[in-house]
Amino acid sequence: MAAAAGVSITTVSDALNGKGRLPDATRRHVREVADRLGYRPSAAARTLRTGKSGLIGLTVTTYGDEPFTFTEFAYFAEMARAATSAALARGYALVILPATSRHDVWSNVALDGTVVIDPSDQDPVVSELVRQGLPVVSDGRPAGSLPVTAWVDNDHEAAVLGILDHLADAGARRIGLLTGTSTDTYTHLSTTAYLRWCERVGQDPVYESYPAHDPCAGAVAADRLLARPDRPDAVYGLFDPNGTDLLAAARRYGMRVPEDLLLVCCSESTVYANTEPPITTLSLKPRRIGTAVVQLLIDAIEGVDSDLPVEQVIPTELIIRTSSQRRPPRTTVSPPRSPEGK
Amino acid sequence: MAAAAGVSITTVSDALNGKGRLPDATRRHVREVADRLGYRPSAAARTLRTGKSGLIGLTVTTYGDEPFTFTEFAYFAEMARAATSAALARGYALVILPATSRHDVWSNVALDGTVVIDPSDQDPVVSELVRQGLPVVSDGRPAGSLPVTAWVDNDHEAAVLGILDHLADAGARRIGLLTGTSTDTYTHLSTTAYLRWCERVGQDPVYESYPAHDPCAGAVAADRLLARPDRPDAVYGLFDPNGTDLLAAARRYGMRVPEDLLLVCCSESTVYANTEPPITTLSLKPRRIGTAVVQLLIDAIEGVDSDLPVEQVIPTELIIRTSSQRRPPRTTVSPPRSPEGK
DNA sequence: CGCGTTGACAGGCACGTTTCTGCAAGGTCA
DNA sequence: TGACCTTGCAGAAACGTGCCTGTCAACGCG
Repeated sequence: MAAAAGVSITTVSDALNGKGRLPDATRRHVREVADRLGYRPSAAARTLRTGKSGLIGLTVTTYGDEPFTFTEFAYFAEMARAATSAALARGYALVILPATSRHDVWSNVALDGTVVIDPSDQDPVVSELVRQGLPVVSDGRPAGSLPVTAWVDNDHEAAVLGILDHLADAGARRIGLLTGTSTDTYTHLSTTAYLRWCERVGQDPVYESYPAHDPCAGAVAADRLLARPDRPDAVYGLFDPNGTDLLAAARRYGMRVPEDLLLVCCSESTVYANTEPPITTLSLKPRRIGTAVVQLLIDAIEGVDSDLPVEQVIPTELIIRTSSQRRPPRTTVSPPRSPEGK
Repeated sequence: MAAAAGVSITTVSDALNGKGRLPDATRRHVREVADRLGYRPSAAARTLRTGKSGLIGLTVTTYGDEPFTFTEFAYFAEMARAATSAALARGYALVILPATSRHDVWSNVALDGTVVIDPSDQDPVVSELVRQGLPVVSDGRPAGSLPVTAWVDNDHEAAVLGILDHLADAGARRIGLLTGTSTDTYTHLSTTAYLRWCERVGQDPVYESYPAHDPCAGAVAADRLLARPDRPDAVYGLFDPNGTDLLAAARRYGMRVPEDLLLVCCSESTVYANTEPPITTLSLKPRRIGTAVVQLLIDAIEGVDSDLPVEQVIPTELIIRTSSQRRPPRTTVSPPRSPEGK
């Protein structure tokens, strides 16, 4: 390449990177020759020399040998989408790396930093990364004393309390919860918030748990919840498919929604705008989380003394639809789906 | 590191990579010291030396400035999940790279090969990659004469014809199509297959198109389709949300499903197992496609003279539910969701 | 005319591997 | 006892950048 342009390697490097003091004529000449030859500087060599690869790890939890769980599809897809976009805008690319990934793969890719989704307490991957001096930003408040560089999360407790109040306002007497058996922070915080709310208002807790990563178990758990002797007249489901699951269970027991059963579930899916009836959902705003996580990470990588807090709480959004309102605004003809959630 | 173990650089390399002729004692010693120091060989240096990075690009189309479109969520998520898993099993990691990505990002990451999803005709990114001598495997039959190394696709024509026959068998007299305005291969092949089928059986085509990347347009198009004077008595929707969209539209016009309207849509979502009524869906088997694409790509990277064909057609699966059967198997109490689609 | 200054490049080292070659010590065998 | 092979390792050359230093000519200036 240098030979083809009749200049030295230094001149090529300077010309392409806009450094050094070269006349514009030389710069143009070098770039022209580079274009003609289809020359691309070696990313590996650049990484070796500069110590920066422009790559960010996106660590997802695994269930079985597959990355990320089925129920988190929509959330993860949106979050990853926003994260990819945000990273790209700043010149970085994302590498998907499952948490239980083989050691050789992890050490075989040069990362500038990593985003971890819902790290478990004392996550060995995170400790290893931190020990290497890499910045780590987590989606979800890190459990225990995990030494992450920064984190972003929703205020899950406030969200659950808000939903329970909303349901109580709509006339619910006994609110049930469909929750998970796993010990991640989201499930844990949401469930304890529910239990505390029950204690405060003097209601006996009515809840069923199931392994959230099993796509079939949700329907069974929804059925169990409505089959109980102390059947609730309102239910909040923590996971994405709970809406359709609970709706189907309600139909099986002849319960009308929202007349006999008020329904809310946590979901990023737009299908709930068009179900019969439309279901009120809680959005965790994965787009904002994905963007925020990446911004914090890149700031840390580039040593920007960001004036943003290293702990960011993203507000949730309750999208109120017919299923949680005792007097639905329109019962006859509803207009085509309104443009919500972008 | 070499100094710490009291041996030469060569010995360290050989010991860690299992090469050279070293006694087991030396190997163990070197590995022990490496563990103690937390030493990790530099991925950048290895890549520079060997020319292999262990990274595979996953190119997704973009709409606006966000990677992959909303309607393809479930398909993409499943496909990416399987691809990630398959790549990892062979020691590779995936890098998400949107097609319209900035040039500097593309050239800044050392890829061993790339998976492209639905490349457009004369895709500049693909041409560039092929020119660099990188293997490129596409998900979706490449349009035009795109010089990909291999490709994997469904037989979309056969799938559409199968669905139309299925609907006709169920008693449909006039089958409508909900399709897209974009020019990608999937939309194009499916639509022409529909038109050819109509011609063959002597039915006037009844279809509506909409920009599939717009999450709101689908509901409007579904409404348009059922508002036509030549209203169809069965509809196939090409995109994931069409099922709920069409169901909602049918309710607005007082049509019962499946009595007045038979419904099928192409989707990977399990929500259609629990809608009222459950909707027949066509699965494109993204898991199998994602796995196949990665296997073919890694075979090409590693120079394996694979005896697999470089063109693979993955069969689709029609999951028949109530919405496309004139006599639904059970109309009263249905059991909790059956475990389908894994 | 000598001297400092500036522009325009070339030389060369370092990044951390992998790998080829080299080389000494020790053993085998005629 | 030398020729020859095996074992166990060390030396050194790349890989392609980025960057620091060096060189040489031109130029302004007192």
